[in-house]
Amino acid sequence: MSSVQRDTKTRILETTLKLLESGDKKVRMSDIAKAVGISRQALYLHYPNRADLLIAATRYLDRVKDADARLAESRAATSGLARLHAYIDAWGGYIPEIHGILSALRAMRDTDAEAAAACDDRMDAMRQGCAAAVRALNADGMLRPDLTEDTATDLLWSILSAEMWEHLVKRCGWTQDAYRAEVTRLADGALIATPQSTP
Amino acid sequence: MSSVQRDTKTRILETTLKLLESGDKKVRMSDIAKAVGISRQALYLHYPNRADLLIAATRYLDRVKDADARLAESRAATSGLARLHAYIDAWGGYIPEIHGILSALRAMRDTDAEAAAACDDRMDAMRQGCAAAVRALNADGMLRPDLTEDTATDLLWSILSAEMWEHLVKRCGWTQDAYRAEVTRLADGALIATPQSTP
DNA sequence: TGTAAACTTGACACTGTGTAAATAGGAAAT
DNA sequence: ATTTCCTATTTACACAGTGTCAAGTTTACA
Repeated sequence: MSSVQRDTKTRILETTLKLLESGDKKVRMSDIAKAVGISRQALYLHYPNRADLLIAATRYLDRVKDADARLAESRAATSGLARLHAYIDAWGGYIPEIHGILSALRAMRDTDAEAAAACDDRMDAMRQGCAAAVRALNADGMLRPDLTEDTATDLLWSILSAEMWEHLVKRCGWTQDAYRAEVTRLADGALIATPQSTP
Repeated sequence: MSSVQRDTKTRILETTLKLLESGDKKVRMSDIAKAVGISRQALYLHYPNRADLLIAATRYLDRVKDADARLAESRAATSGLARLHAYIDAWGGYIPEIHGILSALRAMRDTDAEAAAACDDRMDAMRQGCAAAVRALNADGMLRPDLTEDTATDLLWSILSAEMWEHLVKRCGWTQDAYRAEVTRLADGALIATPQSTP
C-alpha cells in the first residue's frame, strides 16, 4: 500500500518545491495538483491543508539538502571567529535553496497559526546556531565587550535573516558571493571587539 | 458638497491607520467600515479598492507626520558622518509610525500590482536618502575605499530596511533606543573607512 | 472474482473582494 | 415647494481560492 502512496507523496513535495522555487508567482493548490498530474482533491488525500503541505515540503527539503550536516560543520571550527565564519557560510549558502518555501510560509503567517509556528520554529533553530557562534566568540574573548551574548545573538540573527538575504540578493541584485563577503564583514564589524583588517 | 465628503474620507483614512497600527491582526474592508461606522459598500464609494485605500492612507500619514520635513533635516548636516547619523535617526524614527501600513502593503505585493508599485515607490524614495548620505560620506573621504557608492547604498538601504527594524524591535523585543544605537553602529562599521570607537 | 487503496468527477460551504441596482434622506438651487 | 444632486443604505450577486463531501472508477493483488 505504501510504495505507491509514498511515491505520490514525494512527487507532490518535489513538485511543490520546484514551483515555489522557480516562480515568483503565487502557487495555489490547483497549480500543484496540475503540475503533479493529479486532481486538486487528491492533494487533500495526502495533505489535509496547504499549511501542512508546505511544512512537509520544508522538512523534505531539509532532508534532501542535509541541512543539519551543513550547519554542523561550523561546530567543528576551532576558533570562535572561524566558527562564526563557518556558520555564516553554511547558513548564508542554505538560504537561496530554501528561500522559495520560506517566503511562502511567511506569507501565510498572518492567516495560519500552523504556518506561523513552522516559520518560528525554523527561525528559532537558526537563532540557536547564531547563539552558539556568539558563545564561541565570547569564549575566545573576541565579543565586543559592550554586548551581551543575547544582544549579539539578536544582531547576528537579524543580519543573517532571510529578509536581509532577499533584500540584498533579490532586490539589489547582488551575487551570492558578494552577499557572503559583505555579510561576513557586517557581522565581524557588529560583533567583534577589534575589527578585522586584512594584514 | 466637499466638506462632508472630505470629512468621511479623512475619517476612513484615520480609522484605517489606527486599525493597522494598533492591531497585529488582518484588517479587512468590513473591519474598517465597521470601525468608521459606515457600510462596507460605502467604503467603495470613496476608495475603489483596498489597494487604493491603503495607498491613500500612506500618503495621508506622510502628510500628517510631515515625513519630508523630518528627512530633510538630515540634509542640513555639515559633515558626511553627521549626515549619515541624522538620516539614520530620521528614518529609523519614522519606521515605527509607518510600520503598520507598510507591512499591510507589503502583504499585498504578490497579489496586487498597484500595491507593489506603492511599496517600491516608497522604498526607492528611502534609497535616495541612503544614496545621498553615502555620497556625502564619500565626499568627505570617509567611505570604505573598497565600496562603490552603489554597493554602499545597497548596504545602508538593507540595514535601514523596515524588515530589519521589524526583526530587531518586534521580534527580538529591542527598544527603539537600542535599535537606533546598534543600527548606527552597524552602518558605521559597514560604511566607514576607519571605524568609530569611543575615545 | 472480490476487496481495498488511490484517484476521479462534481457539487457545495465559506471567506473576502469587488460590482450592481433600487432606495432613502438631506441640502441646495430654481 | 419641488426638483436635483450627493451620500449613504440594503440586498444581491460574481469571482477566486480553500477545504469538505459523496459517489463512482481504476488498479493491484490475493
